[in-house]
Amino acid sequence: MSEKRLFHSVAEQISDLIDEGVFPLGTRLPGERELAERFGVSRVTIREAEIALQAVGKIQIKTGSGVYVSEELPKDPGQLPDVSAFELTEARSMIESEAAALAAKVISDEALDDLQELVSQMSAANDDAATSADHAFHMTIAKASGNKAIVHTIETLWRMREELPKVKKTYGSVCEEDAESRMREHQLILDALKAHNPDDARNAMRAHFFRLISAMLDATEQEALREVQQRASESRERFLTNANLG
Amino acid sequence: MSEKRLFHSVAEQISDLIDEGVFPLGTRLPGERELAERFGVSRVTIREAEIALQAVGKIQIKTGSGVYVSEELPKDPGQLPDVSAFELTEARSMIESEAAALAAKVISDEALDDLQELVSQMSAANDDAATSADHAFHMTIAKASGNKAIVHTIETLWRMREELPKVKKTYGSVCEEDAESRMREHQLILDALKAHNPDDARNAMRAHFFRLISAMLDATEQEALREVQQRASESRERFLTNANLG
DNA sequence: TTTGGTAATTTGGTCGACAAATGGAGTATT
DNA sequence: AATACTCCATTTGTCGACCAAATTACCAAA
Repeated sequence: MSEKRLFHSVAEQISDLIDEGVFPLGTRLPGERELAERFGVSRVTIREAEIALQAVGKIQIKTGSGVYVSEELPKDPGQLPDVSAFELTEARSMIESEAAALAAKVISDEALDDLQELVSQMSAANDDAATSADHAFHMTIAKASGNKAIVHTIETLWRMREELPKVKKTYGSVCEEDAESRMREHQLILDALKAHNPDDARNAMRAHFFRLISAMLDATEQEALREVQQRASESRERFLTNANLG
Repeated sequence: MSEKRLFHSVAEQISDLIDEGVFPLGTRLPGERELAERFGVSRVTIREAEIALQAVGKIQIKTGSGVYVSEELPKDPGQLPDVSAFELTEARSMIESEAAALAAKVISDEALDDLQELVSQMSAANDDAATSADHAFHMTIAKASGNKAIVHTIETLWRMREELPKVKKTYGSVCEEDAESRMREHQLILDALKAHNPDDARNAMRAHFFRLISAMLDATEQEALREVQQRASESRERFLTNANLG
C-alpha cells in the first residue's frame, strides 16, 4: 500500500486532509516550510506533491502568495456518473430514437449497406462479435444523423454501458439469450431507415429499447432486483410508458 | 506567452519533442542530468516537469531505470468535439425537450420554487447573471428528470456551449438582445412543469430552442453566414422542421 | 553454461542558499 | 482624513551539491 514515490504519499495525505475539511475549500494551506516540517520531508518533496495535486486541479499555486484549495472539487470531465442500467437505457431510448428519426431523412446508401452487413454479423455465434456489431450499428446511425453533438452524446452513453461494471453486467445478462429477437428488432429499425421514414425509425428504435428494459426488469438477478426494489413499482410504470410507442 | 513556472515550459518542450517523434513512443528518454544540461535548468525542475507529464499520462517513470514515453497517447475522454452552435442547439432541443417531459411528471414543489426564482433573476440587467440563471434553470430541470445519465448528458452539452469559442460567440450574439423573450419562454416552460403536463413542457422547451435557432440563423454575422452558406438551405429547412412543435 | 556478486548508472530525496514575486504595514503627500 | 507610494517580511521558485535506493550490466567463479 505504500507509495513508491514519497511525494505520492504526501499528496494523498494532503488530499485526505482537504476532503476531511481540515483545509476548507478556498482557504490557503500552510507554507512549504511548515508542511515540510509537519510531514517530515523536504520542501522539494512538498512542492512535488503540490504540483501533482495541482495537475489534478485540487489546489491552485500562486507564486509569492501561497497555495489555495480549489473552490469546487474538480469534476473530472471524463468521469462517468454512477448510473443504473435502467437510467442509461431510458436515456438511450430518448436520444437514439430521435437520432434515428433524424438519420432516416438523410442517411446514405453506403451507410444503409453497412448497417445491413452489421445486422448479418449479429447472428454470429460469437457473443463478443455480436456486441461489437451492435455497437457499430448504433454508432453508424448516430453518425448518419449528421450531428456531431449527438454522435458524442451517444458515444458517451455507450462508454457508460461498457465501462460501468454494474451496467455491463446487467446488459450482459440480458443480451446473451435474446440474440434472435435482437437481430429482428435491428432489422426493423434498418427497414425504416431504408424507407427514409422518420416516424417508423423512431418507433422501431423505441420498441428495441422497450424490449430491452422489459428483459432487464424480468431477467435481473435477485440482488439487483432487491437493489432497485424501492424504485421498482414506479420505475416499471415510468420506464415502460416513457419508452413505449408513441 | 512564457509559462509562469519554469517546469511548465520544460514540460511543454518535452511534450513537443515527443509529438515530433524525436523521442519515439515506448523509448527511454535521456536522464535527468542530461536533460537538465540540455534545457539549462536544474535536475529538480526536470523532475517537476516529468511529474507533471506523468500526471497527464504521457510518460512513465521507473525508479532506477529511467523515464519512458507512454506507448499510446492518452485519448482525453473529456475532450469536446468541434460542434457548431446549430448542431449543439439541435441536440439540446432533442434531449432537453424529452427531459422536460420526464421532469413534468415527477418534479417537486421545491424545484418549482427554485425555477421560479431563477426566472426572476433572468430579468437582471447583468448579462452574466442572466446566463448563469439560464444555466441553473436548465440543469434544475435536468436533475428533476431523476435520471443521472440525462443529467450528465445535458451537463456535457452545456460544457460545449461554454467552452467551445465559436459556439460561445454565437450564443452570446443571440442572447443579449432577446432578454425579455427568453424570460417569457422560460416562464412558459415553468408553467407547463407546474401543471405537471409532459406534452406542454416538451412543446414549450422545443419552442424555446426553435426561437433560439431562428435567432441564430438571422443574427449570425456575415462571415458565419458565408461559412454555412452551402449548408444554409438544407440546414434551415431541416433544423426548423426538426425543432418545430410536434 | 549457469550463477552469484559487484560496480556503474539512474532516479529519489535532502539541505542550504539565493532570486523573484506578493501583500501589507508604515509613511509621506495631498 | 484620504490617498498614493515605498519598503520589507513572507512565500514560492530555482539552483547546485550531496547522499540514498533501485535497477541494470558486467564479469568472474563454480
